[in-house]
Amino acid sequence: MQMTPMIESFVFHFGEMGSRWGFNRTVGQIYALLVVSEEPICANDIGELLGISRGNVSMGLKELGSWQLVQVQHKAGDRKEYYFCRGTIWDMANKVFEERRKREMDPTLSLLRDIMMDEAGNKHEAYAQQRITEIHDLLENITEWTQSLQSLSPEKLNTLMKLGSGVSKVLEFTDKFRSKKDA
Amino acid sequence: MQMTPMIESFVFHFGEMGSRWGFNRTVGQIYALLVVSEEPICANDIGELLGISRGNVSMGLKELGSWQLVQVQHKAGDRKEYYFCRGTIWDMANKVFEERRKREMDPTLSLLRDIMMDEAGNKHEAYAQQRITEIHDLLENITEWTQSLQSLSPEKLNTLMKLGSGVSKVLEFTDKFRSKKDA
DNA sequence: TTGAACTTTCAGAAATTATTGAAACATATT
DNA sequence: AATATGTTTCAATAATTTCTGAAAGTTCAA
Repeated sequence: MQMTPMIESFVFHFGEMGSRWGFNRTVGQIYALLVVSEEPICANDIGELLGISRGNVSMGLKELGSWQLVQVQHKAGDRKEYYFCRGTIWDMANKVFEERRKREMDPTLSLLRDIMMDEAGNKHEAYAQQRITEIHDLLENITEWTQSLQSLSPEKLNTLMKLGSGVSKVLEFTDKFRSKKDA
Repeated sequence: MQMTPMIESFVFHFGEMGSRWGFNRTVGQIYALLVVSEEPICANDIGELLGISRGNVSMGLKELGSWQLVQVQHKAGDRKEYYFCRGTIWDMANKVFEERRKREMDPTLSLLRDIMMDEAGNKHEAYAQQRITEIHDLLENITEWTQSLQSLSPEKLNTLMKLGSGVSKVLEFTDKFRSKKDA
């Protein structure tokens, strides 16, 4: 593995985007590096290629490991651990979604639920509670929906995505079908 | 508007989550405050209620304004500007998605496209380019899809979300319908 | 059991990001 | 034109996050 300008720009960009996507720069860089590398790479080489400290590499790999995005391999007669990124691109996307849900949705949903259980003390609180309930319901819907989408096969998801806003037509059709059956 | 414990916990939580959702603490707090307030609030009061500086309030409101999430109102015989949060909860969710797309997807897609245009210099680069193309295609699909979903009416979106993974059944059905028509 | 080869941890340093508050700016009123 | 009432900007400061590197930990072969 050598850092050509092409690979560098990809890796560094992924590092920069990392913070927007919910992981730090180092994690982003390491992940990007492993994605484009055909060969597993050892922690030392990762640090060298990226110009970061050994400790930082270790922490980054630990995090990626906890997300099950990298795997370790051993080579005969070598005690080093060689890292590579496992799984398809869908796996990665799924992990990113899942992690974000954990950090962005779950704590909020939990708090909103608590607030909804409270007794409103006055008019203002009653209004606030109503708006909070709206937010809660929306977030819960989105969460459940994305979760159910994640359980679909990549093929199904692809079909669905290709459909785009055409899904609207399918829905109308379903509506008609349903009301006919009910009648 | 008074800060009861209920409202405080909501507002402060929204502030904490802000950084995860792509805005800073102050922006999150101001937005949360305005969401649960029936009455428009002036900048001074916002600063006082949240315990933050006047300058910080101004910057937060500016950002929320640029996202078209808050609006200004004037009261007769009063030169202060009163802020309130306009739009439904869907509008907010849409804005959040849009902003995130701009910051998280667009720059990456643009870089990936550039890389895809490059000529691979060797075997490694060819492999890297292939993986990068996979990522690009996935991100582009997701981006286009979420965009088309955003153009649907809240009602349609709700139907779709209620369907959950049941959408899978509808797809199968549509497939059959299509192949019959083609035959 | 020792030591070589490697990994992990974590306190302090560096870098980044958010916040304050005083000065500049804007606008309506007298 | 002077003043009163508001808003915005931005340099300095504070808070937070990330990174380093030396020390501690782990594992294995001899």
